[in-house]
Amino acid sequence: MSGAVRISTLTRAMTATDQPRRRGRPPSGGREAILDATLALLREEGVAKLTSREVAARAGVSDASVYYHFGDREGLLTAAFAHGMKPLQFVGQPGPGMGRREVLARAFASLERFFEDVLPVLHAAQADVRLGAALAEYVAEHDLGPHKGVAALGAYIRAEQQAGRANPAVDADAVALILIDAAFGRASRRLMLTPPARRDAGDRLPSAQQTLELIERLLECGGS
Amino acid sequence: MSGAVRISTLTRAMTATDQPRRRGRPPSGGREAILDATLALLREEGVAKLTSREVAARAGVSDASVYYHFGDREGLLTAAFAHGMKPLQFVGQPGPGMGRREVLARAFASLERFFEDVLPVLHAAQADVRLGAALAEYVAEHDLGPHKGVAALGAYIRAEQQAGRANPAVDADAVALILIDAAFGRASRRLMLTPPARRDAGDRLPSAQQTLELIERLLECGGS
DNA sequence: GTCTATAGGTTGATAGAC
DNA sequence: GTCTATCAACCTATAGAC
Repeated sequence: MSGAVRISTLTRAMTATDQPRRRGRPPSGGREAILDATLALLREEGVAKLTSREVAARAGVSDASVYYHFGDREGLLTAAFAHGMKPLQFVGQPGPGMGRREVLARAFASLERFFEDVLPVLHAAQADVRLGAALAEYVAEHDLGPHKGVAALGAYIRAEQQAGRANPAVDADAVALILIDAAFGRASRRLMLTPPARRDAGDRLPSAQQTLELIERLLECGGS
Repeated sequence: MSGAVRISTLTRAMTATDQPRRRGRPPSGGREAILDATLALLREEGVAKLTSREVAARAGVSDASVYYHFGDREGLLTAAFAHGMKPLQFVGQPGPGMGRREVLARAFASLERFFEDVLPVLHAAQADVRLGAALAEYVAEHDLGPHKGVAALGAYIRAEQQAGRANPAVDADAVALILIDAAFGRASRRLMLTPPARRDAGDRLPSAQQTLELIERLLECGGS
């Protein structure tokens, strides 16, 4: 549902860390500590417990420091959004000899993990329409929406089609979106619907493997 | 289809209000008004703005009334959860002569609408781990999770398979879950990532139609 | 940049009359 | 059941010293 994709489709393995080389004096760490504390609180306690005091205590600073750095609560939250929305990183680049099944499985795992990371931030923004609008604006502004994820995965699938390894009749982007939404759904259920201790092994949902199986079937069907 | 599959089973899939038939005198409407106001505020402003005063003002009662009925804020929220999780209603039952494509399209539309209704409530609960746990517990307790939805849609698909109209090799429940997650994803994006006014028509995601097209292809492939 | 101290406002919750 | 009045707690934000 968001995350710039740096899948660099097949070619180069990622080596550059791309630190945007800070210009001015190096930070003393207070600001970073506050942002980290904010995200930790968001993930562990929820946005309701996110007060300047709690954040400050967790970051080991005074709460006045929070206002010095971010002006007000909304400033803190929006800064935390930016800080928490790390670009989606796919675990391991698809090597030339790696099978499609494994590529898709890794992509799926990466997506699921990514969403579990980012969802608490998205949820926090939903607590206030103002914040929600700010986050949506930020996502659009920085092009962090799912478009790029769909495009990257879709490109991979299109390459498979052009290589004659996948049915060329299916809409590659649509397949990509199905995969992304499946991962998003799994992450959402995990975060929102996991009760304190209820493991009725009886009524389990289809697994990620079963979902990937379907995707695979979709691509194979009529192809080869 | 070996007995028209009653998708209406899905009707009470993810929710159930289970009004326990009030015993005493009928309520004067205050309680209901408070719950409606709570849900309206949750959807329009977010949980951050949900104070006893705001709720009371909107419901046209005093804020002491809120505490009289629900004890405390958490009581109000949990009551609102139950009140807001109306049973999923599929628009139109699948008539005997209705094509599969239309059945699935209607189911998809119903799911999307249902999620748009319920998501604000789910999001509100995520603002506080305590509330989140309470909601998850409630969902589990009343068996409102996606299991039943998957089961109902899966049953429909299995009937199609047994009637020889769908590839019997695909996992019916897994297909059902893909459909549900696609609807969930669309609803989530709509609610969370819709910026105030940004309509780059250039980078649109695949449509629901395209997704349904894939599902259809998945079922047809190798079948019939 | 970071602290202490505090002003000023809002909120959850209760008391008690009707 | 619903109201008015009120309190204690908490929170955002600022002032000013270091």
